[in-house]
Amino acid sequence: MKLGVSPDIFPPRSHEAKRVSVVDAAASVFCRQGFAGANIDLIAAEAGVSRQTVYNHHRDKEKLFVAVVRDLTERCNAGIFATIATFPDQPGDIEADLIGFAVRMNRNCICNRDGRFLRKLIQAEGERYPELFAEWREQGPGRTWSALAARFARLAYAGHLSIDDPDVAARQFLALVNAELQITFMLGGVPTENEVLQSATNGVHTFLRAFSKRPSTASVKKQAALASA
Amino acid sequence: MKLGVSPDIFPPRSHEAKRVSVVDAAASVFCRQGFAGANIDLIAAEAGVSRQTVYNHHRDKEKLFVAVVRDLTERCNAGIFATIATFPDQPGDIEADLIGFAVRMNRNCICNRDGRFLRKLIQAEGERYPELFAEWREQGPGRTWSALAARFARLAYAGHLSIDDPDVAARQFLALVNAELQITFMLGGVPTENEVLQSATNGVHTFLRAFSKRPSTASVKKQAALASA
DNA sequence: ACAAATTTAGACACTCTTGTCTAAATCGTC
DNA sequence: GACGATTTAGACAAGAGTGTCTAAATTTGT
Repeated sequence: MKLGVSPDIFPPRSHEAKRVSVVDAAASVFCRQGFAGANIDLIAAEAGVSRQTVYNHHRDKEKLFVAVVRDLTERCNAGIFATIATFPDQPGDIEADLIGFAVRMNRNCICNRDGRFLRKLIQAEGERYPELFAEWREQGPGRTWSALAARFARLAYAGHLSIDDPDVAARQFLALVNAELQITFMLGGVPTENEVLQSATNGVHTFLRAFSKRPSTASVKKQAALASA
Repeated sequence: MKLGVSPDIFPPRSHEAKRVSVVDAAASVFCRQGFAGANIDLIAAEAGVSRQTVYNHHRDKEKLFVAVVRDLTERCNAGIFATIATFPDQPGDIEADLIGFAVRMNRNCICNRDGRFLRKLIQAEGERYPELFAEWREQGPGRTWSALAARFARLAYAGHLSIDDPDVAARQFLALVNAELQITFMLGGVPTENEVLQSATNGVHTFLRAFSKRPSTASVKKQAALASA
């Protein structure tokens, strides 16, 4: 067999494409079997390369693992910030808009392949690579919460919500819209589209019961403070 | 101390005591290293018994693992239901009482040794033992949520809260009071007493903003509509 | 088409782990 | 103190996995 006449196999892939194949396959195997249980032969087989190629690209199992986590972290963060960019700054129907945002967040960042894999690796191996996951913590949740808090602060400032502490509100928003998916996430499952929508709907409903603009001593004081500033 | 002639070592332990030692040590090692990475020699050493004793009590590694999970599940469930029994049915200061309940729940069931270990094992190995963890899901979260929902329903019926769906409210209560501890839990850490209190305080505060008895849902919706207009 | 770089299959040494086995030591109980 | 049950240390076989090495095949760039 000289040319791409390979009967029913995939056509040959470039150097870089193989690197990606290996990291992707490794992510899958590390997630299913854990670091200790992951088998380099299996990773190579799932990536469709020889074992030596795995060792050529990544010196050893540990460096491969680190590459996998960095890769997943980067892609997940990109997805999260792309989704935060769709936050409804000037909502028409604030309830519907926040539900839509929550569903996007779930679908594109938390329930997708990268999100599930990264979460699993953090849970399973987080304690063994403190510096690696500390880095993730700063770049990921840390910045996510800040960015989200800023958006909620803007909504509050524009008079759509009544929020004392935007950072707390941002974390509670995420907790509420995921409240009904926790167990599924814990067991590594993928919630259905309907479950995601249901949880987001219930969560946003409660969030707005707590934070929609309404007369209260706190908000009155805040407005007075803003007015006098 | 009648029999304790052992010079500076712990006194000899009974057959049953060794069984417990082994299961406890196994829980710790399985959590730190994962199932595949766990080493029977290490478990035996941490339990202070010989390796053969481990094999005498539990036929093999897999049966030992199952014994560990069943043990943790049982103890955790006992703790959870004992704590739910302290739910404030006739609250004096409902905010303070719910915060107290949330802190007890966290300290006695979620952050303690058994809770952390069980959570970790579920996350890491849940997919590999579907029937084992399906059992946990029914006996644990399933019954926890029902029991908690019943308590919230009673509070609502007694006029202390305004709740549409007690099941949803129960899940959201747990999500809110844990909102600020998620990342610590994910990385396997133990939040400080202060962090637990802070998260519970913020969570209960928001929960009560959403669910405390107030004029009527209709007027709130009206205000929300006005605010978004 | 040719040269350099990459990939492949396979063999290999080495380490680690599981689970078994044995004989001696220790324990619980009478 | 003596007996049966349990525990212990250690050796052991069998298997699996990592990481290296080599020579041949393939791909890529020019």
